[in-house]
Amino acid sequence: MPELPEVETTRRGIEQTAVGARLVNMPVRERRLRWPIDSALPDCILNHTLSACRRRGKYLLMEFDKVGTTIVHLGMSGSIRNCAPDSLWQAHDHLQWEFDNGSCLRYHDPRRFGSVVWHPSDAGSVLAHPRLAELGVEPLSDEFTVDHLLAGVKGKLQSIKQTLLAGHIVVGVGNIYASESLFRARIHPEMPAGRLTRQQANRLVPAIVQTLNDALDSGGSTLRDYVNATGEPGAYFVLHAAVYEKQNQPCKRCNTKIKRIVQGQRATYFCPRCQRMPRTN
DNA sequence: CTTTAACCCTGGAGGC
DNA sequence: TGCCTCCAGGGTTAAA
Repeated sequence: MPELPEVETTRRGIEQTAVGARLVNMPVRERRLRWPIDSALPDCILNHTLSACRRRGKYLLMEFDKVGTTIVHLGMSGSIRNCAPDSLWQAHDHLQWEFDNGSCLRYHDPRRFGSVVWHPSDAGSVLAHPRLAELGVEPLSDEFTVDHLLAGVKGKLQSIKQTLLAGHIVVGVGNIYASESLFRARIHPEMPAGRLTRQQANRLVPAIVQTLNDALDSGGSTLRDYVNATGEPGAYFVLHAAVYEKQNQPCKRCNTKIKRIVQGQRATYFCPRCQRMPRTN
């Protein structure tokens, strides 16, 4: 569910509702996430002000004045919603942050692949944290250029799809976006990344940027209040998907049947006619 | 160094 | 109805 646009929408929601407010309570009902939540975390940040909520890739960085940053990941099934502090706890609601302005953020994650990790400011820059240090550039920043992409894929034998997914060159290209972006750029997902031509890179960079921006825009219109949402989020992008989960359906460009393959235990969707394999000369 | 695959966990869908 | 298998948008880790 949470890909970069959902994470960014969540970040904006937190920014609007809780940044500038002081944390007054932080009940944790389930510590067993991807990594166990530090039982000392609430005491570290209680009575401190949430000074900023930033995003790095799919990580949310909640900065508490002076003391440090909680690094939050939503995993595969996580979400953060605004709710009344005393509202009924549903199954898989694991913790909440309660602020002195009355806002309350509740973390919900059925699969518990997400994480809430504490990084005290005396441990140095949060960007040097092992989880963040190896991440590629932000796709919606001016660091994401054709030259950066070409330098990153140089010599790589791994497929372009798995290379994008790995996040070491550019972050935020999840499994859906990888298929959608490669379709837009008309690049075969199994093509070795190192064989990407400049012409293909010239198509791929804007394809990724546009795919993410489209999702963010539709998220902005239908999920403007993602953090406040009571309904079911997450389906908005799939509605616009050209290839994702469209196997055996006609390609919208050429009517050829969309194919589903598996790469690195993840599904990939593509049009075998629009997205040709490179010549193997 | 690179790449692969097992694994963390729950829930929903579909077959029988 | 139940029971089984497979699948899921992410990321880490050990092993080859």
